[in-house]
Amino acid sequence: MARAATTSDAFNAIAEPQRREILVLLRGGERPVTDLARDLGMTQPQASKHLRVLREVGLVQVRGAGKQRLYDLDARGLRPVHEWVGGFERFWSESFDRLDEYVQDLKQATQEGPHDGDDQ
Amino acid sequence: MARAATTSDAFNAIAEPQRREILVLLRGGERPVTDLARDLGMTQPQASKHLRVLREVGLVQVRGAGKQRLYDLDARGLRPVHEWVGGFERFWSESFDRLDEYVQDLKQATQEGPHDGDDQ
DNA sequence: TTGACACATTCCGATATAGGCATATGATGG
DNA sequence: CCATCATATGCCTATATCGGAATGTGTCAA
Repeated sequence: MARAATTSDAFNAIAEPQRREILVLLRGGERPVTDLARDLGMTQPQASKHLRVLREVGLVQVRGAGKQRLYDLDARGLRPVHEWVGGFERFWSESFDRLDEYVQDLKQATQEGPHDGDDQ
Repeated sequence: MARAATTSDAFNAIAEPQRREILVLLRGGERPVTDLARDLGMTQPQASKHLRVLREVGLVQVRGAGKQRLYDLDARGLRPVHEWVGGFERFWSESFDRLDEYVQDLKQATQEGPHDGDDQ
């Protein structure tokens, strides 16, 4: 099986950097597709596709305005994400104080060899 | 090109539901792979693979403990995610007050037909 | 109706993913 | 050194992307 469909939820939708950029732009107010595409340096079809995904997970809404279609942010779907991630807040604060972790970092790096095999 | 590698950043790493579950479990303290696999009803290789991704983006740390390898949460990488999503907080709060949006919802649903063609 | 403009969709190819299964690697105890 | 337990990796398949190019659909204006 491949990765969960990108259209499945907000978590997947915002995994895409370009979609995040679109959402950020939309904080400035509703905008037509071509505008977004131009501002983000992508083709119009690309923008349309990303917007479709965002619409399918409910992060944007569309409104027809003559020839254009104005996309508007609907951030409510981001709330659950914020809450989920927020559930870890106390843990990353913790990490700040604990030198522990830093020490273990070093110890491990030493154990596992000079140039860590952490990536790949 | 396919989607950005899952290993690229925290956003992608937490797009996977099972990885989110792993992170949640790890809030209870460090744990060996088999434990996690059992608790989440997945195979050991699956767990190892997910843990690898999480490690590559820095969301967990490993520590050898005899035969076992104890995985521990390192939530610092979630902070940027929390901040990014937090940048939309005022927008989902807004949506609460604005009846606007609700009205437009209805208007659109009416324009676009009785059973919305929003999905697919 | 026709043409122009804005946008959506489809088809294509390349890649990376998740899962299952088998197996390699690593450390421990005897 | 060998057997065993805990984990990591490799290989394979099916699928879901993302990007690009071409084309379809819808709306307006003359």
